[in-house]
Amino acid sequence: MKEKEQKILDASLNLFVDKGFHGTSTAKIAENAGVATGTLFHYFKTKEELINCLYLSTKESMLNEINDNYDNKKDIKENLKNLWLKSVKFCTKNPQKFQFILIFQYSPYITSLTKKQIETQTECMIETYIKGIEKHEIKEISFEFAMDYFWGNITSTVNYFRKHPEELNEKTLDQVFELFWDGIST
Amino acid sequence: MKEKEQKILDASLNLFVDKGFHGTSTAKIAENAGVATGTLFHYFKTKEELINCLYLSTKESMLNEINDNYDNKKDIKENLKNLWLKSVKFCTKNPQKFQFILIFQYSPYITSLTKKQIETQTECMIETYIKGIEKHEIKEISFEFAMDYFWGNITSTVNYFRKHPEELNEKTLDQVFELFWDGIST
DNA sequence: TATTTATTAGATTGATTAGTCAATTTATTA
DNA sequence: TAATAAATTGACTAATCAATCTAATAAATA
Repeated sequence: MKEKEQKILDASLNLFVDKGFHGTSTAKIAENAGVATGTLFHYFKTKEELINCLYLSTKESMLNEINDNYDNKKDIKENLKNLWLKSVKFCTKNPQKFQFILIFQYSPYITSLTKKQIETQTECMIETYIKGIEKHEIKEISFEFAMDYFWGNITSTVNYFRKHPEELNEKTLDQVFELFWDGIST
Repeated sequence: MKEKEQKILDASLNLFVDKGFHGTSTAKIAENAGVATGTLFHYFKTKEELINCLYLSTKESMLNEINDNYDNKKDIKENLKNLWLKSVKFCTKNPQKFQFILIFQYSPYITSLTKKQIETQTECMIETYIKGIEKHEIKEISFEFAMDYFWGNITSTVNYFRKHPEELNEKTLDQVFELFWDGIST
């Protein structure tokens, strides 16, 4: 009955975002999931393993959405804009998942998962980056920095829209993307 | 003997960054500070108060350094570059403080301190922003978004240099600032 | 000097925690 | 159907936690 595993993950996401990792007891997670504590530890050996599993599944759901509808025949700016828009939209539509990724990323006590695994990149992004460099349309920066710049921009953009939801419309999104593009383009 | 208070704050900073808020017990803080637990609770009524005090003192030390040597007679780009450089340098020179500000900012269980208080801005930044808008040198965006864009850029820049310390030199800093400037300037 | 006040100590407390375990139910297979 | 395996339960435990309390000491004041 894998549905219980999913219910545990769902309950965890909401509790971790509201109360933090250590502020959320395994007993509370089990209660919210409608499950006994023993069941929780049947599916996840430790609390830490649960947190890591939740991170991986959350990241996966985000990447799946971002990779969707990618068309490598379009030009570089359009491809990048689509990746950027899909990222912003995923994060604003899934505030809990977005917040969880943030707190996980900066959380000091999740050491078991290698930091490498945390880096979020997709084939589409690598392809767009390489083409952008080849055609001299984006600045000559390393892929690693381009990624940090991209996610840093997504984070601050989404954080801004979270504080000012009335600004979230196509026109503002276009403006903010132009700001990002003006930075990274040659 | 206010030195004990400072020792408690110092020990807290290191432990919180290494082990997280809940991963760090008050007993451990007292031990690392060379102080009894009773002393800790003499200076800080609760653990939460200690965390908030540490955040305020950490933020203050950062803002002091950023505001230093500000010269409003220089032109906008130069002023902004100085603010940007001083921010990046403070964060790379004080990785513990930088990391603490990050984990505090995204921490869900610190609710007592209003979110407004968290926003980091200085007189210099407001002045530079206003002049930039007036002279049409920076794009017509709100101050709030400009701030989010600024700190998002600092964060991704410092995170990048943390992973690639060999890249931390004046030339790269100039390049990365140009990327930031190209985004925000008209 | 005598008295009060601030500081420091650490053992103690009651609550909470992650994780266990033996017992029971449900699903699978032979 | 019978036997085995997997899933589920929740009471339980040993450890750990933030915070308290009493007592002792140092500093300030009169």
